[in-house]
Amino acid sequence: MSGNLVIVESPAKAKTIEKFLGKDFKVVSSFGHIRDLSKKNIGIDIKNGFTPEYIIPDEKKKVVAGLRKSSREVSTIWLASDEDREGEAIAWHLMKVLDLSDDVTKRIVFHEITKEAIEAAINNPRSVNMDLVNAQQARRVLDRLVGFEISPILWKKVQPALSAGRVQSVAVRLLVEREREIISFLPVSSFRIQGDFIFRTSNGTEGLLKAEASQKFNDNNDGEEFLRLCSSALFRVSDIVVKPGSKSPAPPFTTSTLQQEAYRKLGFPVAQTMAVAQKLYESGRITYMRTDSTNLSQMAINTTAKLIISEFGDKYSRPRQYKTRTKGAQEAHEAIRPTYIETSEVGGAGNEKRLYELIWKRTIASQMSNAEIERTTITIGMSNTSIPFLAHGEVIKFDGFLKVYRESTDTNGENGDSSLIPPVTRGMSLSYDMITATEKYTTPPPRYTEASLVKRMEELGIGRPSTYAPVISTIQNRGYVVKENRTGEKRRIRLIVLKEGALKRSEKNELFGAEKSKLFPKDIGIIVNDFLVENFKDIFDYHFTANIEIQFDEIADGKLSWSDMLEKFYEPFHIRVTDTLNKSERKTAERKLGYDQNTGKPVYVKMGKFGPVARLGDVSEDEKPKFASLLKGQLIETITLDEAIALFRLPRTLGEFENRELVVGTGRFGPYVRHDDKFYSLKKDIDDPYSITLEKAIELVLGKREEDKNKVINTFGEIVILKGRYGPYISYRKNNYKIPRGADPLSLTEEECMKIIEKGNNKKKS
DNA sequence: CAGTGAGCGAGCTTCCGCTTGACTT
Repeated sequence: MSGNLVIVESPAKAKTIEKFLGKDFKVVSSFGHIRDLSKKNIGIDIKNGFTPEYIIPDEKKKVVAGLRKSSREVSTIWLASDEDREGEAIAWHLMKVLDLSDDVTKRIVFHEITKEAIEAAINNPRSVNMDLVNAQQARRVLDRLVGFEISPILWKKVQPALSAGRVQSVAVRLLVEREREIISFLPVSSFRIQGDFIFRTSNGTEGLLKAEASQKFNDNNDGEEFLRLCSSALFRVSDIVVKPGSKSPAPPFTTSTLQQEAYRKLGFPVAQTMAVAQKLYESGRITYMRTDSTNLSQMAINTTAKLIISEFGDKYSRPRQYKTRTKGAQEAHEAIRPTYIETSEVGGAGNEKRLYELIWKRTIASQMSNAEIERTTITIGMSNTSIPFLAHGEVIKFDGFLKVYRESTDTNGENGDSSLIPPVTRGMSLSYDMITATEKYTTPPPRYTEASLVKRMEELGIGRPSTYAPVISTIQNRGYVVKENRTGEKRRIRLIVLKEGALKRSEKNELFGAEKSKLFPKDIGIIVNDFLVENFKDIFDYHFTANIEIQFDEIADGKLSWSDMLEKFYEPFHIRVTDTLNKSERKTAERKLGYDQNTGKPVYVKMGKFGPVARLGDVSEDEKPKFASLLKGQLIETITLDEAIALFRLPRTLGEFENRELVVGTGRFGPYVRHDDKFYSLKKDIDDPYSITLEKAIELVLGKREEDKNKVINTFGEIVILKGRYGPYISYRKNNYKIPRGADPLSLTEEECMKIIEKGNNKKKS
């Protein structure tokens, strides 16, 4: 028998590699891992040295059957899974499952998909590294032990179907702790002094120089006093300092930095970034999108340099290789870059074009020269105080990489990038046009976005490129956190303006605390987090992963036995598990807020069976206590007595309309008006259920009726054909049915509708 | 879809990492 079979992890990779290798090589893919721990009995024989019980998941059976068949047809099998812990384990599982002997099996690795790299790999085969495989098994088993022993505690002590894990629980913890920092943050205000100064050059041209006092003032009296000094001071340019500086480009994209920039520049949620990148990868446009490496292949560096020189000139080219600094990086792949750097644009959907352009620019910029800049600081001295005004300016002397790409930051800086330096000279005297003291409040630390959370996780070494997006989804799906917008609140800020020698005080409104697409912890996330940190402090510590990674590395180096390592971890861990199960009470986070003045009854909030609720009255009394769900955005931790009491004012009857009651309440989908058994949602941010009037409610009912009229395309008794968000559909006895493509909703007959309905019902059953 | 909060109990839920479809909306 002759012939060669190469097995890689990804089918797109298989296709590319097949082109580089000759006819004697068939290249196939394992689609990632082919085996996993059984879900029965935790999938580990704990008493027998943590022996894993591996099974082939149903969705992988077809893949494995195909691989088995192919492997029987050749004489040599090349295991070309990635060069990292997981890849080594995949290679080992393949040997086991396909029953491959050592003498027909060769393990090869390459970090880049180039002909040279692959040929070099083929010429340097090795055997499977069992130490590395064992490090992976330790990782896998530990994650299973943590996840499958702790999650059931949550089902018992908190709520069913919850989950805990080494990675997801720390992600939630980051959000909960940040939220608490924000809750306890006390804004402090100070007065910032900004001045507009007029200068006149020797040839008579006038201009404006904006500057800020080098000191802030704690209260308005101090600020006012300073402005009085300003009103009688002589101003003079006392110093001009010019400092050269340079800016270097950011390294090429990794998964994490791509997610961050795609969020900041294109507004993509991390899952969308990965879906679009996957498309680009599959169509051969970019290299692999799940990577922690900033490395570029030599070929990519060379062709990029060529392109930069021909496009922008020699001065702009500066080839460089970036070191990956990320904790725990395994660098099995290249950085994310265009496959063909010469291609600056691709076809396809708009999002693909935009993401590709981002990747292209970032890659090009990473190989370009630094930008040379000049930072100028102008000091304006005052004759009657030592506190100067300062003006900063930045001039780009050579744009370098900035010609194509500028990295965004999470904070929308208000200090504009570059400002022209006015032509002032040292010693020049100035007069003020206007000087303003403005009250500024300090701001709490920012809430996380999906992308900034990924960044933080990467810094802590928690999670891998392939799991960032899924973890972000999991913590939202479990209800631990929610991504949403918040309208801010208004506050008054004070101003003092000096103009033409006169001081004028005033106030104005400022919006603060508005959030867009930020992650907020929900009550259940807070409760679970507190429970986990209380009972498993060391495991959900931010540094737990980093610490065990050191041990995994020792296993990989053959210095530590993986079962010994697990033994050491498991013994105290399991004792904690049983203790926690035996000891702790159910966790409901109940808080007594005080008493309702009208009824004299106590008011509580807690996590109920169906979510956070407020309770009025004690359970033991003759009367049943009243319950009311908390509103969106309210937390058990922060709700006040007054807010909780307000919840019991709903539902309330507004009056009658068309001889039926109009009731306003709040339900699962927010505030609503009920009339004649029909529900009408209150308009967001316009009406609120506590203050809405009968007139406004009637308006809402009539408005909705009008809207619904426009939605109806046709009706046959109970069958109604409607216009919906996803196109026309049939509504029949409270069920909706999709109209098949091609059918004209206007000309559908009653029989045709019935057919669609029956078909839909059959589908549901099966 | 707009409610629910008595209590019991069977049977289910769950992890992290590696990879893509096959689904429906």
